[in-house]
Amino acid sequence: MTQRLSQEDWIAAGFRALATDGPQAIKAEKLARALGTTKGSFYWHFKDVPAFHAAMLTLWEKLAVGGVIDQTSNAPAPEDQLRALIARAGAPAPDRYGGVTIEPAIRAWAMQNDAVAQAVAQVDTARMDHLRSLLRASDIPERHAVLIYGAYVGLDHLQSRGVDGTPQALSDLIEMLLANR
Amino acid sequence: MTQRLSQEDWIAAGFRALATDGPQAIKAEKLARALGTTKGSFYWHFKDVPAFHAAMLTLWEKLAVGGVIDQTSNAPAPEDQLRALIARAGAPAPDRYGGVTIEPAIRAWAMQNDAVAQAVAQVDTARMDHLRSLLRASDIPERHAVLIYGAYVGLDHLQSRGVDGTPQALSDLIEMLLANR
DNA sequence: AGCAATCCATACGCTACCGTATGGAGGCAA
DNA sequence: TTGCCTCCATACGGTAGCGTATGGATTGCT
Repeated sequence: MTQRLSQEDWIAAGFRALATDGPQAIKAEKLARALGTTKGSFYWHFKDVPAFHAAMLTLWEKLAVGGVIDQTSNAPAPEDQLRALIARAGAPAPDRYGGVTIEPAIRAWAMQNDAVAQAVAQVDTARMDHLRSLLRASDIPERHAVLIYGAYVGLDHLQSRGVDGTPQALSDLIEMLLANR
Repeated sequence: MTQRLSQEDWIAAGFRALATDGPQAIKAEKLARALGTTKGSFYWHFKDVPAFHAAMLTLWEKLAVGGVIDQTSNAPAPEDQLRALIARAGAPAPDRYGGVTIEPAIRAWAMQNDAVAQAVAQVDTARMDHLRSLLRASDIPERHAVLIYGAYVGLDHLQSRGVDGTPQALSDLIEMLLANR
C-alpha cells in the first residue's frame, strides 16, 4: 500500500473485519496487516483502541438511526410511511458500510463491550420511538412495536446467517397488522 | 475452592462467562480464576480450549433443540401444540444453564467461530423444520415459519438487552396468524 | 528548491493467554 | 502403612497484542 490512509479508511477496515471475523478482529495490528501497513499509522490517527472503537460506534449510530428514520416524511399516508420504512429496512439492511451489513455484528459485539451495548440501546430506543409514532398514526396498537422491531432484529440476524425468505417476512407482518386493525 | 471439579463444573462456568462477558471470557486461565483454581485442572479435564468449546456446543445443541421440540406431542390440537411451543419459548428462553439465558450469547459467539456458526445453523434448521410441520398441521402457510422464528430470535435478543414486553409479543403473533388463516 | 507538517516504520517493554511438563496432595484399596 | 490413581499447582517457553518513542519518508506550501 503506497497510499496514505485516513481515519475513514481505518474505520471502514474496522467494519469489514467486524462483519467477517467478529470483534476480536478489531485490533490495531490486525487491521494494519489487513491494510498493508503498520500500527504506526493507526496510533497516528487514533489515540488508542478504545478511541477507535468509539469512532466506529459514533458513525454506526448515525447510520443506524438516520438510515431508518429519515426519508419517511415523503410518503402521504402513514400506512405508506410504514411500508416505506419496512421496504427500506427489509431487504438490504439499512446500515451498510463498504457493502457489508454490520448490524448483527455490532449486536454480537455488544455482548462483550459495555460501550457498544449502550450505543445499541440508544439506537433501539430511537428506532422504537419512531416506530411507535408511525403505529399511532396508522391506528395499529403501539405495543406491537416490540413485535415488529423484534422481528426486524431477528430476521436481520437470520439473513446474515444465510436463511432466506427474510425480507418478505417483515412486510408480511406489516400487511397483516394493517389488515387486522 | 477446596472442592474437586468435574467437566460439568467447567462447562457451567463457561456458559456463565459467555453470557456475562462474551466469547473472549471463555479462556482456560480466566475460567480457572473464576473457579478459584488453576488451569492445571482445566487441562486435566479437557485436551485443549477448542475441545472445551466443542463440549459446550454439544451440550447446547442438546438443550436448544430438545428443549423446544419435545413436550409438544402432549397437546391435543395442533394449534395448542403451537401455543405450547410459544409459551415454552417465550418468557424464559428454552436453553438456560445455571439460571442464565445463553442463546443470544451463543449467536454472538457464532460471529467469530465457524464451529459455533455450524452448530447454530443445525439448531436453526431443526427448529424451523419442526415449526413448519406444526404450521402445516394448523393450516398456517409454512412460509410464515421464517417470520415466527425470526421474531423469536429477535425478541430473545431484545429481552437479553433489557427491552420488555417481549414474551407477550410472540404469542400476539401466533394468535394473529391463527385468527387470519 | 527548501522547509515544515503530516504520516508511517520499527524497536522496545509489558501483559495475557496458550499448551507442556513435572511434581506434589489427597483419597482409597489391599 | 504402603502404594496407586486421580486431580491440581507451578514453572516454563512461546505467541499476540498493547502503547510509547523515535526516526525516516512524503506531501504540500512558499
